[in-house]
Amino acid sequence: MQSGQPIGEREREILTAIVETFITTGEPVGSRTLARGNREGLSPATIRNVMADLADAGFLEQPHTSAGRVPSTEAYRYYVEQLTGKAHLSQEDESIVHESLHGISDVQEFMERTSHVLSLISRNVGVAAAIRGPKNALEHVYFSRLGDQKVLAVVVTRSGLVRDRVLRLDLPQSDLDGAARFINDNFRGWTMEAMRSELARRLEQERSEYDRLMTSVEQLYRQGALATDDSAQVVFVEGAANLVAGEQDRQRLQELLKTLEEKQKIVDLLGAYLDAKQEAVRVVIGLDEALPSMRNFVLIGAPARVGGEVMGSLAVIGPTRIDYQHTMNAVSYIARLFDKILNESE
Amino acid sequence: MQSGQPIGEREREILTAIVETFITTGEPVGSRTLARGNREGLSPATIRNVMADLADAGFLEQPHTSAGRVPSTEAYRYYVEQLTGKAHLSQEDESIVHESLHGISDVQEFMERTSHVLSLISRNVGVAAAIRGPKNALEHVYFSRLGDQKVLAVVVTRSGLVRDRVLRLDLPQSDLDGAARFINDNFRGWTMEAMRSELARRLEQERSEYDRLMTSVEQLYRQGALATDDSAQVVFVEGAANLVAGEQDRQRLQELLKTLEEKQKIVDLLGAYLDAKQEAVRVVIGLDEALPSMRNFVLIGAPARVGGEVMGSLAVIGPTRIDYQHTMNAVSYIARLFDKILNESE
DNA sequence: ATTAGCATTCTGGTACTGAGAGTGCTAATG
DNA sequence: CATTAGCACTCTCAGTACCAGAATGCTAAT
Repeated sequence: MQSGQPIGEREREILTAIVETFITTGEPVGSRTLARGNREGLSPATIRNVMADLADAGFLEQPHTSAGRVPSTEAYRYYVEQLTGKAHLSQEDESIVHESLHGISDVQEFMERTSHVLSLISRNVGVAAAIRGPKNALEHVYFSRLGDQKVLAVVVTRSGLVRDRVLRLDLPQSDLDGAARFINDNFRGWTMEAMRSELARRLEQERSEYDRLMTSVEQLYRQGALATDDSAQVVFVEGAANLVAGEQDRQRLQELLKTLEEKQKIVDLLGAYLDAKQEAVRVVIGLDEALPSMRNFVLIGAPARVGGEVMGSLAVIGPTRIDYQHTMNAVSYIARLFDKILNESE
Repeated sequence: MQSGQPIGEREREILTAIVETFITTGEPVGSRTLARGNREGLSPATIRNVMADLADAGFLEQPHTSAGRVPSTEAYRYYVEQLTGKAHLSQEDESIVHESLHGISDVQEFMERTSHVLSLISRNVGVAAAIRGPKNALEHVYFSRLGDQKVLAVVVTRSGLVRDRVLRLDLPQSDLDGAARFINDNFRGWTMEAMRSELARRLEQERSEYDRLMTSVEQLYRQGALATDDSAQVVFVEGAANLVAGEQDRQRLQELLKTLEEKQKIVDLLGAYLDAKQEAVRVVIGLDEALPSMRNFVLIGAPARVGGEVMGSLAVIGPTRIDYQHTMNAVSYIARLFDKILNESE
């Protein structure tokens, strides 16, 4: 169970070989097949011995006595760790990416296409989310009377994300304009969070005085015109259909798809595992801690930055039996591209 | 193959019974099972005769010689036609609906939740789309300078739908304000279509004269600030996971899911089969004409109106083996609710 | 016009078998 | 002493055979 001493060179090589052939074939791998593909002619018997050791160390599992071995979660972790960060994206993949993403300057649009591109080139589930949380800086707000009792509130953040809502509220346009001007003048550049709390403070303070302006502002505030809830998070999940081929158990497949439809859970997942500080691609093996239905699934993701500031996250979700190097390359490539494309126009 | 004379009472009853038991059991239905559930004690033999006739008329199919009969596409059409429009939604379903939709005044939000609710109570795929086409009336536009070379364009239509894009454009805010004022003053209330063509005409006409205002407008127009393409249609598709249980063939399941991910196809589907004129719920049986992957699937949908004006469409997509009455009730109920909820606040 | 009876057809599940692949252990080997 | 050959044993998987069960279609009886 415990890994004990750091495994030696021979073990390392064999473990890697096992993981790789299992990833490509999907079948439990036996000593004979392994011996065949092995450059230094080790006999099956030797390999068997090594495999037994690896099994003891908790890196391999056996579906049943006379089957080959299957890599454990630990094995994948180890495998990924010793992966050289080499290799670029294939020419073909690169052109797919560029074709899809070229000339975009809209974060949201970028995310939408990215999720699609990621699902395409990884043949798994592509995920892309833009942060629209309380940390965003306010650019400005618009309010507009729509009908008799409806007001459209549009909040634009500095990063170019737009959040619009229709509120049930009856205020004349002039009041709305006043309120918008007040907020824009006072709070442009503030984080949504800071803006909200400062606003709340002021409203509290001046609540006794009658003031037409502040009353309008208060009503808008109350109705959630400035809400920063992530209920409407911008998250795109694509390629769920790709899981059909990989998952045998229908019950599990259904749960999986259901989970992917719950956008909030995906947002949480990204939030839990991808932190702003990390530089490069992160591989999380074993998502079942966060999402029970995602046993045997991994997340390969990276933060999406523009000039140092985190704007969201990109990721691929797939079974443990995924092409790690390729997927990592893809994610990292697109993450860099994100910075480049959205930066050049600032 | 051809239906010939309108089938008689006895045939009708038996056909209905076959369709209903097949819908609930999913197994080909045989004469014996049918005879058992039959109130007027008809013997299996008699039923067999009738079934043979129905098969000749093209209403029934036989998977193989010694299996029961399965309803054909024609049979479902006939079945749905003779369905009495009776029956309300169950108490339980009604409360699910109300819980989810109460107090919403935002069309987009309504559509999002509706697709979810429909998928929940139909246990199939729920679809809801808001029209954002060229027919929409313009409410107003905003332009806002974001960075050095970026402009945020927000177009609001009368129905409260918002379309925002970030453009790569370098204009000072004052020019943007001028352009916005120009468009709002001249085109408020026009359809997007009319506005675009009139604008194009004017730009053409005045192209020779140097005019700072019109130059800004032209640039914005060129960059697609006022685009009405339906590439960014607002369509929500939920409950795809529900199909896993129903579809045995994995190959087909995968195609199905893939199709549902292509939102454009879904928009087209709704456009092709749900027209603005129809009053109530429409049931389309056999979607394979439009979408080959949707063989054996049906669409149960209705237009979503507010005070007579069509704002979008609601639908459920599911296998032919679906609970028609129940689903029709649900769709129709929510369509009416849509009108009621969004109307009351106008 | 119905229905009972019956030979016939087809599926689906169970049981059995043998080939194939893999393991673990022991003894031989360089 | 590390490696390997040999071997007995285990387990899966594909193929086959077989039988029960369900339906059918037809003919003859009611």
